[in-house]
Amino acid sequence: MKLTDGQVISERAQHLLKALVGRYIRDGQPVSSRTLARDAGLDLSPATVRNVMADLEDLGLVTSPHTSAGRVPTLRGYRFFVDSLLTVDSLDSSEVQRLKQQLDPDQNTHGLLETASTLLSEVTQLASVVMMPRREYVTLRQVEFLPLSDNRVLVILVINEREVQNRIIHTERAYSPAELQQATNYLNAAFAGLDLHRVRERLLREMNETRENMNRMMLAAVEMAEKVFMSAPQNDDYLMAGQGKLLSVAEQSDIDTLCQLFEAFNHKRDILHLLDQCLRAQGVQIFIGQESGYEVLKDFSVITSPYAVDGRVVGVLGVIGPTRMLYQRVIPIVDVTAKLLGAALEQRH
Amino acid sequence: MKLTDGQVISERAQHLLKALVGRYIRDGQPVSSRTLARDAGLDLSPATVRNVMADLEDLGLVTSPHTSAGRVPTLRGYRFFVDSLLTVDSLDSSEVQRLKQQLDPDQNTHGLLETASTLLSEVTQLASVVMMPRREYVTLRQVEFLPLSDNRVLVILVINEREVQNRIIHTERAYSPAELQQATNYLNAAFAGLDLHRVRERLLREMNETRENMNRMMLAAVEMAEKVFMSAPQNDDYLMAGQGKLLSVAEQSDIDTLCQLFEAFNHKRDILHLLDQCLRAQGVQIFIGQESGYEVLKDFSVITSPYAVDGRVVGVLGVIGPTRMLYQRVIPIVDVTAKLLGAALEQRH
DNA sequence: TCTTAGCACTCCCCCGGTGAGAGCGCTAAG
DNA sequence: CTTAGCGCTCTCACCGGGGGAGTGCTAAGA
Repeated sequence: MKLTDGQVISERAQHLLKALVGRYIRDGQPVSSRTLARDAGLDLSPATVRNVMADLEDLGLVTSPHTSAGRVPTLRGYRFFVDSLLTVDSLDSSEVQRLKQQLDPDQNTHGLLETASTLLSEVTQLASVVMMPRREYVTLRQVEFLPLSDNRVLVILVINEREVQNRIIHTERAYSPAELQQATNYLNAAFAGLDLHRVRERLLREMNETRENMNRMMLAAVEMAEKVFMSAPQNDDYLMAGQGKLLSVAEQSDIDTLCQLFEAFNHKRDILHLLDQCLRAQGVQIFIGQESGYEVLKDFSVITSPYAVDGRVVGVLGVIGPTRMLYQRVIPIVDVTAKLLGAALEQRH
Repeated sequence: MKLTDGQVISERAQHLLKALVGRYIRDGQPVSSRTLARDAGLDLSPATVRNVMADLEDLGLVTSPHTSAGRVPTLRGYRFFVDSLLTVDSLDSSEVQRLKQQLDPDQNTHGLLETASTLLSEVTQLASVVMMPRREYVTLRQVEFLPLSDNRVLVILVINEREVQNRIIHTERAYSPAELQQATNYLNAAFAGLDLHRVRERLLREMNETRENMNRMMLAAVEMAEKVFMSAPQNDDYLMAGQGKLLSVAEQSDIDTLCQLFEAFNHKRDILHLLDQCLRAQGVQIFIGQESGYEVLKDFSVITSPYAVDGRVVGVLGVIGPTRMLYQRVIPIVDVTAKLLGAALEQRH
């Protein structure tokens, strides 16, 4: 077995490293050679273990906080652990069933994502994030206009077969219900089934030709639809759950670290950026400590997985927890949840 | 000036208590007689202040953590402070304007509540809660059915003039678009403008008479509408923002207290119960420490205000923060935000 | 009678020292 | 190559003392 830089690492050393990481994840304290010797089940003396540890330390896989303390995995140690040593427990099928059951596809998207998020944080006992799904191809299914007072119109759009969105637009003059009905009929007849881009194009063209007043409003409606679905706000958002879980594992000292992290959760920007990157990757991604590149996540690990509908990745979900988390358990949970969420979204086509 | 139990408290003692609470809120440390003498601007010697403090301690308004420490307000001290001593700064009108501007009434309810929540936590630098508004009188404005695959129908309801809700219902058999259109037309013609209860009654009656199959579905739709708007889920929920703010003020030791609080935020039950109580009260309510009756809120204060639409209270919002919060600032903010939120919701009639 | 200076007392907190214990590295023998 | 033994280092918990902040009390002054 080789490390990334070509260094070799013996079978036994790997076994010990695995035991060490496991143990450290369990109790969060430096692991002594004695406990490790007992733990590993290799029938070695502490002295031998110490020798191996010295080697691992040279390779940069473990360190000791001070001369007479046990060893602690380094970032690199964790990395090697998850890359080469980890044996992920595949999830109990009853557990999968339970998750699947909870992710009832017959609720609106927001609710579905919310349950996914709470489930994820409940099951992993970590903080969870679920990105809103992007909707790259938006086809209009139905439009509805409802007049309100003061030149305002409530626009209801049904898109992508079952997503409903509504917003209020201001118009230059008051439209009568009959006019609105006419616009509705026209739009539904002419454009249902088309994607929004095309709808817009055609509307613009027609407006230039006929200069019809009414079309202004329809255009406004379509523009609004575009704004809602295509541009920034679309997957510029995510849900979170179980932030409090991070508190319970936090050591005394790093409350200010945690405080910064919570701020980051509020501002959303950094977190979103990270999630965005994961959109491009496929399968579970693991960021350990500063690997994510964000200062606030220095002492945390992030495990993400994209979720897909009809084979197309539409979003990302994941968990955030301390570096010493139960990777072998969390990884399959994130993986399965992503798949189940994708499936639930898919079922609704 | 009398206390609740009839004890009198001199003008000077009040002034000193006010100064003490103010000072303690500022720096969170026991206030010594010397600093208080300087702070109060009464030109008294520390010794005199000490005498007064002894009296206040007898009255249970202050304590000292140990013999040679300064004084700290007790729960009762805080209570007296907010009841009788507090002079609330009325909010700067430009600040009010800024809040008003942010609470754009032309977004959906959820978005409006969300901005209210973030605003509240931003401005107060505390955690904020905003309860979902209850909708006691639900009038149907428009119904729309859209067929999906597998005997499922997407139901869109416009109620109360501008609230849009959608859900999927399962039907016993597949309905054709024409049938659904017919149902839509019928429902809209017959029931638009009626409240849901009446709609339901009439539908039931008709169904008994005609045994018409179609009505089954309509009834299901109305039932779903009732479920969405009338029963448990309706104001069984709230939004939060700025939980992280609580971290920054937390002293080292009480992270587990905070942890429990975060758990409570997740479970929602206790918090909701508290908010529910505030629905019945009118105007700003203040719970100091254990006054709220919830163990998890022992070390926190809660300031709430109901918000009303057309003179009818529909929800509650508020903030949660450390007992030593800037009451004179937070109280008017909560008050104004509640009024502005109510106004914003009102504008949309 | 109220205020205040003075004084003794209490308690916290910081500091340095100390001793026990954990755990390592090294060495030398098996 | 493994391991027992040994010395070494570092942490941590404990202890005792000194400084300091701030109080309560008392007695004198306004």
